[in-house]
Amino acid sequence: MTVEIQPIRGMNDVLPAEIGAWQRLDACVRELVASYGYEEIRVPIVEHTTLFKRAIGEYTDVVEKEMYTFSDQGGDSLTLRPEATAGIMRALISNGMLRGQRHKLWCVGPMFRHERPQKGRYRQFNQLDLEAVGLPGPDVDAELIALAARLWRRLGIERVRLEINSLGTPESRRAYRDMLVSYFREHESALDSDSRRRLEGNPLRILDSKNPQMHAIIAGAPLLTDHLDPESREHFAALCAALDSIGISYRINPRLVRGLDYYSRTVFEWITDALGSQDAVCSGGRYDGLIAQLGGEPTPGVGFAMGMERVVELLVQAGKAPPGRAADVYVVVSGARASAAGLGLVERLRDELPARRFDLNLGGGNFKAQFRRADRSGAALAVILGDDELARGVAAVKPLRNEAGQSECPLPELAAAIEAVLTGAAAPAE
RNA sequence: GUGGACGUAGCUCAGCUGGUAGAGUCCCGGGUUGUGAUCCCGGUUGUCGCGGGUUCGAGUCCCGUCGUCCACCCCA
Repeated sequence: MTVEIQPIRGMNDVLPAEIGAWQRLDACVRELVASYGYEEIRVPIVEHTTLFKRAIGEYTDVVEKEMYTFSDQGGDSLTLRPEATAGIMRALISNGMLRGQRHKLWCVGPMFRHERPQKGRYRQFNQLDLEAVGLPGPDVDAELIALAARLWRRLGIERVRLEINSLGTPESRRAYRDMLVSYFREHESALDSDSRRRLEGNPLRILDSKNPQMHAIIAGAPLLTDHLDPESREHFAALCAALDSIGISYRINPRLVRGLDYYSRTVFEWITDALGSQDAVCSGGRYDGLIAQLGGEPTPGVGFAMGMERVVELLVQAGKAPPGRAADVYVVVSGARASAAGLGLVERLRDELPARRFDLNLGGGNFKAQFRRADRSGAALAVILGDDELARGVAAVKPLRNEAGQSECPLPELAAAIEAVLTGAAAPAE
């Protein structure tokens, strides 16, 4: 045997045993986004590296150390997308879709970040992305949050809560940033090494340090919410009022900042206590300057990204992950003639009962083995076709999940008999 | 990138202070010449993650390496 090929670290297979939760989430999402008037868009997984550098920010962790970047045969620097917003905005620009138009878009697919894998964090992971472009808000901000809230409700996920904040405009944020830097400089001796490093690059990130020794200093720092420009303050107040009016509870977290540079004004995050340290399930915000920054017609935008693996994990934990649907009928065949006739019989049954699932015994096996497989398949019913039955033009029908006895049925009436037993079995007991 | 725990049969795991591997499950056959889940009997399955080292002898000790999980970090 040759040496076994390893899977790539942090890139997982979704096996049939787990697929039920994914399919449920997928179906739920498609129905939901349609009911809010969002349209699907599909964009490439690979883009020019400069797109992400310009959109996300050169000095963010994602760009600095997490991107899968490579040169193609022509020498261009390409990158596997670490997030979806940049590519979608690029698509709007490339296809001339701006010029004052509005777009409500959704997109789902794999993202790639080279991080050390742990629970809820993988190198290839799937995100659901929603983007509303051309709408300045705050009404659309509120609706987007309501959409996410409705998804949790429909999926039966309860262990999530909402935090919101406003980052203001780039100008007000810059002014606040200067205040923050001078505050932390006064207390520089008390800062840990991480925070000192951030003081240069991204001082806002000091605010969500998890180091308990930093809490006192952070608590004394000026608050972003106290230094917003008047328009942003008004925008944020209107968002809060809209959420109040539709009964969505939230917590204002003045220290909620984002790791991607393009955000402005509204930011929000749905967090959970059920996933260990990867607690963000869905997060997003407004990016009014991004499109102009990428060379497009200046257009406001707001959106969020949801980590599908994390949602699936919450579904599983909540016991809302349905098992894969089992077969309805397992067909047992025995003897040379009956085995040969089995395929044709089951093909006919599939014509007559297209909604039912038939599992024909393949690969032979004696009766004992075939019934064992029938049992393990989860089928409600076994249909038995032996040479003896075939000669008499009948098949035996045996319920596998109750004590009702086995009966025989002429082949032309078999489909009707199967349907009758299955619907009878599905009906609640009187 | 840093730290901790762990890698033994397809799967879940046992294997005490070193003496050349074991259970359950799964799968297959039989008990039941054509009837599953239960029960009984039998059978197949291992480069003990990989590479070095110590030793008469290593699954067990040491070093390295790869992987998994968790935390830091980061984020969805």
